Formats: sequence, structure tokens, C-alpha cells
Amino acid sequence: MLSEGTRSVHLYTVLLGLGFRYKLLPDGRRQILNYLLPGDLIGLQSSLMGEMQHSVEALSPMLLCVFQRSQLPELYRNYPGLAFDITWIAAREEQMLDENLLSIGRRTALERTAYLIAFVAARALAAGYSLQPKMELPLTQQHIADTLGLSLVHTNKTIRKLVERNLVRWLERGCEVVDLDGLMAVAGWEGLFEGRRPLV
Amino acid sequence: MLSEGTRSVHLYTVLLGLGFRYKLLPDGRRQILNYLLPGDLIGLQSSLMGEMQHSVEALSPMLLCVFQRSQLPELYRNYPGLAFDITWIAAREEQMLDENLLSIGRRTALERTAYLIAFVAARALAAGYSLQPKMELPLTQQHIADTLGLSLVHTNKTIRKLVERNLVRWLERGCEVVDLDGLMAVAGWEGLFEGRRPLV
DNA sequence: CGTACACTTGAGTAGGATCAATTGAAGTGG
DNA sequence: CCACTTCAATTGATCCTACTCAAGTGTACG
Repeated sequence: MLSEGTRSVHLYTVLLGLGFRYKLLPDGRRQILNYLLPGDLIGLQSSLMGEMQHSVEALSPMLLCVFQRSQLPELYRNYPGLAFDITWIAAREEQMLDENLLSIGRRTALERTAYLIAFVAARALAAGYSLQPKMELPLTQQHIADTLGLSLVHTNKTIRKLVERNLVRWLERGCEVVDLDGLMAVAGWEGLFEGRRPLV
Repeated sequence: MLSEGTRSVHLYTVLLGLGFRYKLLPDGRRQILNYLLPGDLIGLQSSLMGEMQHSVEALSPMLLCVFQRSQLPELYRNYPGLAFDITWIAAREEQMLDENLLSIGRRTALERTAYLIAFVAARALAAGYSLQPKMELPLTQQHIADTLGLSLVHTNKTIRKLVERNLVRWLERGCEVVDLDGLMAVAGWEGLFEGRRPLV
């Protein structure tokens, strides 16, 4: 979809769908940085700094709202409330990256896997999707492996453990969240923190 | 210094010194998220969202510039240029976290260690410190371990390899960068990307 | 019907963790 | 000034988590 190093791309808001941001090492190793859900911004880095240092790919058809990069200064001048919202979203992204870093750096494979599935599910709920009748996340095990810094094989074996414990089910190309609280307990994760967005 | 969960702290700009942001797991495992150098912001998350989800600690005496949290809305209304700068700094922090995530998730212990030392050194250079006569980073091996998601023992053994290759020297409580380019080569790291900061 | 992709499982290996013990420098208090 | 503690770094030995290699299943698709 969008590749690293691209210049002058616009700023987008995700309205619908699921995608992810990632980086590659020269030899092909891939690290998924975060997932993109409705309400997220795409391209803030490139809008501000001229070049995107990561790539973006869609997992399901995405509906985006385009915002001209050249209008950003004008927005900051005339719509301080929107400018504030942009900063707010950037700070929230930072917060999520902090949590992901903690996860990859210090959680065990089982904790990490539980955390990731719970995290994406919680974000989907916060974005308005429903757990009922069932919440299905359209991820392959390769995506999960590349998010967690694990190998595909070990990711598979770890997911099997979560399935055995009846916390998730695995469908073709995606996982179904059976017990969100159980996943959070395994991960030792408190859930998303979303302070009230202050009005300016 | 500042602890997770603290409310209503102000927004600070680092003028001088070195510190770091970190998160803890309930059982004490620690993950260092990023280092704080002159030009960085402290407390943006709490200023915007009401609560800080990480802690902050100083590695050397720090000089901060305080900004009243309550004045933030006013700043956004009357000083769009400064508001833009805040967003720019937030986007740069996001970029650094992306790179750290790639490192912890996908680089080997040796690559990671080389990357981290090169990264902090490059940031120090960018912040105006000098490599000459020698650049000394006031970190313990425990800090490095907690940044890289490695154990202390393995971090020590990995650093020894870098010392053997004459890329760094280890002093009491801190490391001296001998060959920055060599470290970057080992890490497969291109260096800091800093696009021009646009004026609004 | 063949190919591609995602998932699964077993076997062997290795990178990094844990445990344990030692050294050396830097306080601190008697 | 010297015993005593503390903190950081170091090193060896052993263990185990997660990696790699390899083979096989099931489903979708042209």
C-alpha cells in the first residue's frame, strides 16, 4: 500500500477497516509496529517531517479521509481544536507503542500473545466493533509473529496453548476472541487507558 | 523522579541532562522506553490525557523548562507555531519508538546492543554534545539490559564482544563510544532521520 | 488438477536466561 | 584509618525458551 521513504503523502484518517504499520530490516526481517483502526491517523510523520520511516498495509478494505498535507499549517492557524486533536492522537499512539515495547521486551511468549490479541480486540471494541456474536480479527499467525518478535512456528505453538485454555479459537485466517478478560489476566494487562479527550 | 499514574503534572521541556522513560510489570520487570535529551518533551501524555502511563528517571542532573498544563489550550489558540512544534516533537518520538520496536523485536543481541549505543550517541550529538575528546554515556549495563529486553548477564557478555571489536570502551558506570560508524554497521542502522522542521 | 498459502507438528539446536560466585570501586560509620 | 556494606561489572556452568529445519495437512483458486 504505502512504502517507507515515500515523500509528500497526505495525512489520512482511518474511517473504516484494519491495517498495520511495519518496518523491514535489509535482510527481510519484519516488525509490525501497530495496527490501524478507525480514528487513527496515517502519515503524520511524513506530513510533519517529509518522509515516512515505515510502511503501511491493509488487512481489510479501508476507508480513508484524505487531508492535504499543504493545508496543515493553515489548520494549525485556524482550527486549534483540530490541531489539538491531532496532537492528542499522536500522544495516544505513543502510549500504545510504549505498551507494545514493554510487551516485546519483557513479557514471555504466552503473555505477549495473550496481550496482543486482547489489545487488538480492546481497540476494536473501542472503535465501535462488537464482540457479539463473535469478534474475529483478520490476522494471520505470521502477522502475530511479526508483531511479537517471535518465529512463526513458536507463535503457532503458543496460540495452541491459548486455544487449549479456551481463551481464543482459531479460524481460517483469523482468530476469534472467546474470553477477553482471561486473555488480559494471562497477559497481566490492565486494558486500554483512554483519558477523556479535553476540549479546546 | 516522576511515577506512573501521576496526575496533573506539567509539561516540561528538557534543556540539559539525560533521563529515561520506563514502564514496570507488576512483578518488577522493567522496560526502558526511550531516553530523554535536550529538546525532548516530558509529560505530553499526561498533559493531554490526564495521566502518565510510564515513569521518568534522571541519569544526570536535568534542567527542565516548565509549562503550565492549563495553558496548553491557550497555546494552541494563540501560538499555532508552537503547537505545531509540539506535534512535531511527538511525531519524532513516535519515530524513535518505531525504531526501538524494530530493534527489540527483530535484531539479535549484538545488533541490538550496537544499535542502542549508536542511537543514544547519535542523539547526544544531535543535541549538541560532542564526541571529542570522548563521548561518555552515563548508563549502567542494567539500563542497557532493560532497554534491550535482555538479561544483565547476557548484556554484559554482548558488550564485551563490542569492546573486543574496539567499537566501545567500558568505564566505571558508563560507556565510551570509540567507533560510531562501526556500531552503526554492526546494527545495520542508517542513523537518525531528521526531516527539516517546517515553519508554520 | 496443480499450485499457493496458511496452519500444524516433530526433532534437533542455539541463543539467551538463570544461578552462583568473585572482583573492585566507593561510600559510611566507628 | 579500617571493617563493613553496597553497587556495578565480570565470568563460568547449566538450563530452557524459542529458533531452525523439515515434512505434512487442509483449503482456496485459476
